[in-house]
Amino acid sequence: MDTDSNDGSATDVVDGESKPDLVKLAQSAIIKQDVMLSATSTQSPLAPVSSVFTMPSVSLPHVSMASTGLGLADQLFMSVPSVADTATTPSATESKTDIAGALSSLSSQTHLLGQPQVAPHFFLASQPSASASTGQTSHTVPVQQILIPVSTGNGTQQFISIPVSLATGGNQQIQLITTNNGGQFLATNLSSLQSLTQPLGSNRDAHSISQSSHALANHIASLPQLLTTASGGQLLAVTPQMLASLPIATSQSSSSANAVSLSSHSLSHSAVATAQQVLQHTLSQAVAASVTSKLAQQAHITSSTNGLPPNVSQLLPHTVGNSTESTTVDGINLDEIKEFARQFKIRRLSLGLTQTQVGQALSATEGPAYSQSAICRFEKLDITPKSAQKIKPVLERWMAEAEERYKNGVQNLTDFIGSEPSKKRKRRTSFTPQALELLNQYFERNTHPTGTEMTELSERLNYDREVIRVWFCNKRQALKNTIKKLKQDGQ
DNA sequence: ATGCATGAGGT
DNA sequence: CCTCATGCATA
Repeated sequence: MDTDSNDGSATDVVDGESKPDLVKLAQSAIIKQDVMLSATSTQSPLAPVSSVFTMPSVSLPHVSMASTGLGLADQLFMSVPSVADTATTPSATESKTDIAGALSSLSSQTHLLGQPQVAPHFFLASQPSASASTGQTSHTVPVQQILIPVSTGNGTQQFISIPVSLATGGNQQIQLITTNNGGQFLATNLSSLQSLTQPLGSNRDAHSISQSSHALANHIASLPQLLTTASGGQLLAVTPQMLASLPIATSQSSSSANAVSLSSHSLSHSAVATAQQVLQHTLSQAVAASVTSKLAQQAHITSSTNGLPPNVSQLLPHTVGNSTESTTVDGINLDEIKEFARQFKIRRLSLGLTQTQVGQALSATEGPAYSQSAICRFEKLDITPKSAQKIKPVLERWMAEAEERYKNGVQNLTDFIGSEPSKKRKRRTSFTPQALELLNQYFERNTHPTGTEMTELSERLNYDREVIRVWFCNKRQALKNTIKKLKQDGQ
């Protein structure tokens, strides 16, 4: 609170002369060295039609469009149970997304694995004309559907809709994972969407709904896993038929997750195994093909006029971006790493693990360990190609093992040994906004202050000189990242 | 997810 | 002192 320095207005902007250009700075920084990786939408330029379920423009009856303007989800991923859910799991904490409440407000607040984030946008729509959907609903119940925007970008709005009845299976654990434009993953449970149906469409009493949902439990259990490919708006559905054939239906009440993992023992483990693999290789064309039809059966696909599923090949990611001249930096294939990073995230989420958990697990096993931060940065590719390449094999190996154990029903994917506190670290300095302002101003003008200048600054701001020095170091480092991102994005 | 800190290699 | 790769702590 010793804001002794300048009083309010005094924030005197030194602008008069400082007309620093970041651009210039940026350039020099780039030339200097490597380009930082940066993951971002793997947009495929010539993506043919990239429309799975297209819907020119929506006019939802009574649903307020939770228009967030920003990124509509451009990818959709639906998975049945995530490991970390039922009682059996020791660490089923963070990933637990319980948004029943939030969703009901239609403002759809979701959690990004523990942390509040921008929500994906789900809509609830009801079509008075019941008959439409596979005839399952002969009641008077208007068919309600959950609409999930699937793409963004080129003007067209794509949706995938799932009959609510299908989606609301009591406490079935169906998880929806989507990514927004930023590439962030958002997870939510489909079951919680049920709460949405009540207030909205609802001329129906909870009874009949639950009843039908009950009847449909089986179907739910075998709901396909939908995977999206990287390219925006494309949706890939993966449903090993075997999965469907598993007697998951028998699951009593809560643990469908168990049902799956358990069945790996008693029943065809190969089935589960396969499912897993498929998951890993989201690009398996064959599967995709067989699935599309399935999808059509189970989830009614809405489309304003023309509607049908385009040809699967179009949905496949790699068929598309040929133009993607593999970006290579320092002899490192960025695209490959980029792709791996993306897949890694998906796989991690599929196992229901958080970055933290992976980090801990990693430190338990042999070989290099990486922290949550590292994993986060890797997934975001907020690191240099060099380090990415270094980390990749580690994560790759670990993930393979984790998935292996998962298949075998092992829950302890993340057992780890506590580590010693080690040396005490200096407490993180927290700069005052004023200080930051000055520092930033200075930085814009000169990223490399001389020793004297730093001393001066430190005295003026009353911070340790070392702290100031480090600040500049970090600032430079950070700047590089941003620059690289921009460079790569725009590429 | 990020900001500041640390430590290893380099000049 | 710098850059880099990372991690701890935190917003």
